[in-house]
Amino acid sequence: MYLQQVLKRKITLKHIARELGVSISTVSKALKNSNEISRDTKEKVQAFAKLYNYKPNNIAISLKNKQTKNIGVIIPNIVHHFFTTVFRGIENYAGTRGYNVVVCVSDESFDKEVINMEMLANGSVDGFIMSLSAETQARNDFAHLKEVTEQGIPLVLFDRITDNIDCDKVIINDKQIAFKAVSTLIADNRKHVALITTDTYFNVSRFRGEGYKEALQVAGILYDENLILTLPYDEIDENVIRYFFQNTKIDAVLCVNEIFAVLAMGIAQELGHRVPEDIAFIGFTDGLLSKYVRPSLTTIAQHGEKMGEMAAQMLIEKIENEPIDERETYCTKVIEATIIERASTGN
Amino acid sequence: MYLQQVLKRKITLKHIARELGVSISTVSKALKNSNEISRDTKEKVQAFAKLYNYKPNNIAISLKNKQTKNIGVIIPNIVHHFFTTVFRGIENYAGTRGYNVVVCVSDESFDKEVINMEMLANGSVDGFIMSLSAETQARNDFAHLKEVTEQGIPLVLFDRITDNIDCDKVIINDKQIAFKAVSTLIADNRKHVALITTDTYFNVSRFRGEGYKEALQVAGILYDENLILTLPYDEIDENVIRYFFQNTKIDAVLCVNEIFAVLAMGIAQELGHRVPEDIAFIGFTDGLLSKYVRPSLTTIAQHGEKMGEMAAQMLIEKIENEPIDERETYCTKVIEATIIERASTGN
DNA sequence: TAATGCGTTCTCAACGTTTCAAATCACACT
DNA sequence: AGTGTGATTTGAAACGTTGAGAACGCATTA
Repeated sequence: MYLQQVLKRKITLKHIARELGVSISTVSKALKNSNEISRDTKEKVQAFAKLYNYKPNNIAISLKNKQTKNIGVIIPNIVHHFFTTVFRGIENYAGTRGYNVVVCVSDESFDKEVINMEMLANGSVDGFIMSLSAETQARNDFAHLKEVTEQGIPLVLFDRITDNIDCDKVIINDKQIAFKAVSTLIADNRKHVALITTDTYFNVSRFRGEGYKEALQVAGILYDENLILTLPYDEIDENVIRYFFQNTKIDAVLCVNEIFAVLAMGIAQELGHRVPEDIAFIGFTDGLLSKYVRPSLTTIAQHGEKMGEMAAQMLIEKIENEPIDERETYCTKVIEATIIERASTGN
Repeated sequence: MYLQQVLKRKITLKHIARELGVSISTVSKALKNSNEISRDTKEKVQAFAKLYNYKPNNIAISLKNKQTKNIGVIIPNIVHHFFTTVFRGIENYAGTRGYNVVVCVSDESFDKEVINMEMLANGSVDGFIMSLSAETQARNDFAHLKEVTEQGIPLVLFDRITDNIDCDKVIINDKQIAFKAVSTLIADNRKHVALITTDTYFNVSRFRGEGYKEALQVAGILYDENLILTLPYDEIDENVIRYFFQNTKIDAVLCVNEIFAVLAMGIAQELGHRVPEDIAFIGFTDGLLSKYVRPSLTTIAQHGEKMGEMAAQMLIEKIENEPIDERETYCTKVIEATIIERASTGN
């Protein structure tokens, strides 16, 4: 038998109204259970709507209400454990508040960030959550953010933030936790604590570096530039790391991310150092790597999911509680990072 | 000086029209450079629009055109390397075609999958790309997918697919590549190749298992149930793995994901086995783990990014080339997985 | 009888855009 | 002056929804 494929095209208020011989607004109100409408009519309309599986058109509602129930998220990279967990937090919280999440990836590029932002700023989303691309931070150009906030569109920055824009922010206590990590290493009787970091235009790297220095200072250990290794963000040359370990006396390392940590730990082991007996390692980001590498890596958990939730909550707050029109007030929330002790430290 | 914060509220065609004393449609046409409009007027309008940074309202355009330029992506989990790479492929390709991506995470839950889908199906997106949640696969209930396709909304399934729904699909050649991997192991003179897998309601696991079996068969090796270890998808008990290695003669292992592989490899090493001399390991998913673990893990790259691109391309194709109204035709694309040889195999 | 009130329904405008069809205008040609 | 032509501009409807206000029928009240 030849089965005609029936396309159940979306049904609208108008269809229902026509079919039932009532006006559109009657249908609209009946479906909202308005008590302007008689019981009879309501039942009739609701039954019909259910039968034909009526669902209101979100776009039309958005146009009418001037709000989309969409949140725009712009992050530098999605294939990255930290961002991914933050995203999960955002998506999760947003869902409970009835918001959808539109994600754009800037790919660490300034231009893409700007394009994505403009694309979404024209009515597609009610607000933004973002973390700055590397290039944006290097350039120090935030005109696109300024433009958005000036239009009254709420913005929440997280992790990679800037002081140049007035908006809500969520960060972790990078400096403090680095301080704590290094202090712990020193307390374990490590004398030569190295730092493996990235170029400092990431302000997070800078803060972590400050924590590192301060811990040395407090412990009365002289800061030694030779104990600092700065690596590019991508394209890492293992030989640089090898050279570093071969020519420097090191008994502990703090790394600003888990890749650096795992890589460095592997190389140190190859060179015959025992972990943690000879060298201890602490990384940032509690991802799969830290957990499954052998020995497992002591790491600083940034609680990305919590960060994402926090950011989403702050954003929705701003979206829904319209401008109290006085001078807008912004705040910066600090998520407390924690150290997860595993096998790469201790003594 | 007290600086009044000026909210540059979005400007519309109506504002421009009123300001310039022309009609709305004139403004609309002038901005589109229509040649119905005089050069004078066009210049005037365009200059004004530029000055006040006019940007058309996407929502209004969506309502008018009945298309949102949004793609809905529903995946089981975002904190997962494979899905993350697929997403990157989607986002990337979609961007080049002027589409935005709305992501929902089903969290392996059937209900969430349904809710997300319904939420987006009411006009928020022009089509869906999705990978089924574990629960959906276990239940074998696809009513929500059916409903969407019956409404004429294009759908592309990837990786975790089902035969019960007619739509475009993108998968990898799971069976073949597993066959190839195991054959390679056998060619390296491995006699006792184990398989570490998940419950088979993931059809991908099933296919991989079939490839495994077939390779044994072709090599004339008897299938031995004792060489199969089935682990739950989460909450893995390391002792189960330890027991497995202690009580079974094994000289090679194929794992259906990289976590299983890394975990198993670590435990095997602890038990005194050398990798790859005594036992070789091959995993699925070319993520950070495989790359950075020591010894680095030979793995099957699923080319998620390519898969995502493919899926996005197929979807946009369907979205833009309206129903040719004959019987709709669907296809299934197969992305070729490849084996990335690293240090955990060889002889 | 006329006024008031209530319950119910309808009309209309609005959100911001596009586009078809119609109107207006300037100008040239009979 | 009348007609035709082409260039330019405008009006109105439409997309699907909401909500304020008008209108209707009917019953109660003054």
